Amino acid sequence: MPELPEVETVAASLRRHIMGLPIESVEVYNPVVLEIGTEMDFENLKGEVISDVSRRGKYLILHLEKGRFVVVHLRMTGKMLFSKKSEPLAKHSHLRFNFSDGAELVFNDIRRFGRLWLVDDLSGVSGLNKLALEPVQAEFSAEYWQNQIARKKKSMVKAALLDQHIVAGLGNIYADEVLFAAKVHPERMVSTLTEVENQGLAAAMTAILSDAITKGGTTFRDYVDADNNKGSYQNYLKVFQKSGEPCPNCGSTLEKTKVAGRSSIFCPRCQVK
DNA sequence: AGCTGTACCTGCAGGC
DNA sequence: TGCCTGCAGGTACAGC
Repeated sequence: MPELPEVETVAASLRRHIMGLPIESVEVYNPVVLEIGTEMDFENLKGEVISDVSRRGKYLILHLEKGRFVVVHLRMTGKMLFSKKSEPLAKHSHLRFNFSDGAELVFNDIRRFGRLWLVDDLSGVSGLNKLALEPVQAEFSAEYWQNQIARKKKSMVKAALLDQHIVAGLGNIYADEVLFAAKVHPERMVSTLTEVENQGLAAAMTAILSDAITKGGTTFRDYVDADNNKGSYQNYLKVFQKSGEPCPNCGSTLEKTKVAGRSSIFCPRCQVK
């Protein structure tokens, strides 16, 4: 499940491979993944050059030399797979960029939740245009987090962490890890959080996302980077998907609950309700 | 306006 | 064995 560290890792691997490469052709196999831009608009990218690759929140941004952007959101099972030569098309491949040196970049997504946009301006990408700051940005702070949650008085803290308009980049895996690190129960109402707890949460968001980036993200089931490499942060997870196992801090049995429609794993003793 | 619940989609685990 | 059900989760949106 690609969250900020996974998308950052994909962006880094793509940056190594596709920058400066002219697009020879684009093949669209499943137009349903195109959110903005028609099949023909994407096919007409022939001759364009990808001049940079960046990331904002969980959105991957391919910069075209002439000023347009191809934006990709991998959602749950999306992959961007690079290969130096043309490969037989894998199942669930929805779009392919062929480059003039014979390399290819395939958008593959088992569950077809992932989306692509071809836009002149990033403000045209729904979701991307309303993102909050990311915990890995220099401007992010405990004060920023506190101001953001002041607008979400009736929310549980887990829901706030997952809301990309409050703080950008966290998904279910890292939200659970952040709550455990900050010793805060996922069902706490944000209005009851103390200043110390908010500082702990903000610090944990920055530390955990940064650490996960250096470890190439988390591969729980499907995630791989553009070189088909798995991440390694799954070896460092403390609570995600570990319901019934002992808490790494105190040994109590980790429990599972549902918050904002998402499973949440927590330690009933360490995480204050 | 701000919240909750659901749709989207496929693969897989667990029950019988 | 094989079918059926439920669950996994990021985002948008319907409905309260």
